Amino acid sequence: MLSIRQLVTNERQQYAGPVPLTLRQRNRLDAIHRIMDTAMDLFDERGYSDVTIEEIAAASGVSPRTFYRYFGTKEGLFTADPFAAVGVDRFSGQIDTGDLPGTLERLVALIDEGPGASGGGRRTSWRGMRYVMEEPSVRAAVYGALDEEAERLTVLLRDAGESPARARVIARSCMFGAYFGALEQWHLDGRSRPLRDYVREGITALTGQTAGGRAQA
Amino acid sequence: MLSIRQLVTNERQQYAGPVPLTLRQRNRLDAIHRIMDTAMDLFDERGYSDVTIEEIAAASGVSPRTFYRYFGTKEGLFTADPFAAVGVDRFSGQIDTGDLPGTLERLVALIDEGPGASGGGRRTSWRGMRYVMEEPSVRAAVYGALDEEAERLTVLLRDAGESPARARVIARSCMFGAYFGALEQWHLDGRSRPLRDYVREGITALTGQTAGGRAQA
DNA sequence: TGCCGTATTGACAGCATCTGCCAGTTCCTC
DNA sequence: GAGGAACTGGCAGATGCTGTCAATACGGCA
Repeated sequence: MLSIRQLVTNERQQYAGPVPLTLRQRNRLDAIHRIMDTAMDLFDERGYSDVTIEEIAAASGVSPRTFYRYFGTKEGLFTADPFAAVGVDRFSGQIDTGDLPGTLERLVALIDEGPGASGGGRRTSWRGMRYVMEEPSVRAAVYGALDEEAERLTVLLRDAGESPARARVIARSCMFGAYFGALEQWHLDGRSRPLRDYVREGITALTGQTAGGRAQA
Repeated sequence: MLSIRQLVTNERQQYAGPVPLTLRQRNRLDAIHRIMDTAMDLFDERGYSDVTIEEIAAASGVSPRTFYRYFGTKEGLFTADPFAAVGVDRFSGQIDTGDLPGTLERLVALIDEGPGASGGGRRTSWRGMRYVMEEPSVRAAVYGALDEEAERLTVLLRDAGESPARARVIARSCMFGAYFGALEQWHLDGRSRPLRDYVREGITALTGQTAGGRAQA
């Protein structure tokens, strides 16, 4: 069974080329989106913790067992979607150990785009941002997802020549500091200024330099 | 009812001055340490997920209800202790926005000391490190604790003159990157080299400078 | 020392989350 | 169109976690 992340990635890639989904896959993807939308409706209406999975399943027309098969946990509603599936994998060519500010900015920009969403992928995920920020359990789950991405990024940085300790610290600072920290401030400020500005400001805070620099590996 | 963190802080402060604990507080603190030790024994023996709270409680001589009163959750065994209670509160005088590398290093050094453990506080917490690193749910809980500390640190940095975005990114990078990242690499390397070396190496990775500099606010 | 008010604990009931299992159904492939 | 695989739903059950309340142990005071 394809994971939600794989399904979404395939769906997104349809913008760029023909990656056809089977009927089964399309049905499941529809159900997934329906469940997520329904859940957000219920959350907005009565609050996150006062909505049970049983209710979400009933309102979405699936059995509770299916909900768990799809999302694993209640928090999976937030980590299964593109928001957390930042797709660090595509960074390998973007790392320049000689230009850390530039590298960081490019990485975060790529993360922000999501997994291949070049053609205006829907941003349903932003709807759940409120609960990511406000519900500790959801926040913890998202941190777990960021952690996995940071682990992948660590490997890439090591392959690019960084020492293990340096790679680990840079990767975590990128994901939790530059990315999530900027995201949170952006959210707190009412999402008025562009997210990119926050990222850039945060990166310069770390490096003490102005984030210019180009260079492509 | 005093929180575990408050109790431990009081206990630690006995090294510096007379902060007597009542019999009730001592009994509870004993029970807390007994439960934690017993739990680690069981975890080492059969693995984290295969040990139920009921078993921990029975082996520790308390009721399950008491376990929950003490720790809240199973993961609370790891976040209630000094490892996570890093005590960012004492940093206010340590921040120098003109010397970020030095500030970071001092902050992490203070965190590493724990809450007032100047007189050789016990480090029972290191015993649970393995599960912090290996069990996703424990890791997520510790991240939650780090998150709270990062929030406190953000406030301090803002008070010191940093912009909201910069303060947030620096605080998160400090806690998740410089601190936890270094801790993880140190653990992965068998805890041979001093932790401080990893922290210093990671900080220079972020700032691109050698971490020297003094200055006290 | 002995008593009383309060803090703390244990026991019970109950809800929600999450998993294993298996039968029935739908869809893909040949 | 037939066989096989993928998928769903329902059931039972374990575990995590919380509210409640009576019973007990402690601390303060006479």
